[in-house]
Amino acid sequence: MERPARRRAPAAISRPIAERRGDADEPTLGVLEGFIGFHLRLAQDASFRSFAQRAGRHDLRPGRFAAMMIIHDNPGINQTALGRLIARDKSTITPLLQGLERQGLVVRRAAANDGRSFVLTLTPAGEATLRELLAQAREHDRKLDEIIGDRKDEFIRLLQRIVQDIG
Amino acid sequence: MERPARRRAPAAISRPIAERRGDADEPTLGVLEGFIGFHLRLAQDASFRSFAQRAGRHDLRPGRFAAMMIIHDNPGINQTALGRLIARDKSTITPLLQGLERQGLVVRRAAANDGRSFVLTLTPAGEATLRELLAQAREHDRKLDEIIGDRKDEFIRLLQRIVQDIG
DNA sequence: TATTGTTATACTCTATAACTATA
DNA sequence: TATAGTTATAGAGTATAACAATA
Repeated sequence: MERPARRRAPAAISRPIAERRGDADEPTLGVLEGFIGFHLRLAQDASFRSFAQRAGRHDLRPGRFAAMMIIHDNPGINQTALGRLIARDKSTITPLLQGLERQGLVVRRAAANDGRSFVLTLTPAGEATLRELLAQAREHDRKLDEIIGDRKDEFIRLLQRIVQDIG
Repeated sequence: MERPARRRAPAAISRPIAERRGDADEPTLGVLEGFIGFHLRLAQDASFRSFAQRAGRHDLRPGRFAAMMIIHDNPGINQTALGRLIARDKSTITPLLQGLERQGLVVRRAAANDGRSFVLTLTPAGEATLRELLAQAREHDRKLDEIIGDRKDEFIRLLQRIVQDIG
């Protein structure tokens, strides 16, 4: 018996899965399966969605939360430095802070020593909101901790190394 | 001598770094430092940027590349199944494929057995382009491999577990 | 009734460039 | 000249909902 003729895929990439498993089978990720970058993307996407869902009720998005957290930890920080910490351009920071200020969570005061920059602090309402958000974020990250298990430190170190070395 | 009075941060979160290290110091990530989700976000962002920069010359974006890769590995797949594999809604797939089709990289034929769906395949030009893109992607991922080292399999397994379990 | 794909629409996130004010 | 911040603008990427065609 002769197998039906099929188009051959270029050997340089990989043979189509259909040749090996039959057309009706589950689709496959193929080569992508071995790509760190691909899995990194999917994992971040899944984590983000889970976080956003939990946070939806509190108008919490990762960017807002991270900004508030950093202002809390670095009272008096300016916008450019904040942007550097979360790897975003200053033009991205402006509307983010405008939103937080409009909601009364953040105050921007003119810096005493530099007429160009603003000094950022959380208002008492901002601190209170941050406490709630942090509780949510901790729940989220506790779930990630459970998934990662006892290799958390190493896992984070690898992620940091990606940030530093991928440039 | 009396230390200057400072606003106390709520004990429930953490003390401002400025209290511990002085206002002039480098800003800190504080609590975020221990959050897997935060580092996941930064790492994916850095990886994405590096990939996009390398790819810019070839009009390669992660989404386009992943779609072509999957069509290559699963010739005859339809749009909905493709969307499932990369975790995107079908309405997101439509314009993506229209772009690839307009460039002559992908063909959509009516499915023989189902009048609703399209059968996706790469054109010869698409296969050729994919080969180039794959070379780029491999370089990118080789860099990630170097960074991650001999724990690659475990690292990918953890990322996959996040996707599966975070829900 | 359920599913495939398209369209209309809208929203979030982001950056570049040009600008003002200050250093 | 360089830096902090704003604004105008534009572009990727994404989803929801309503729809037509088909199963």
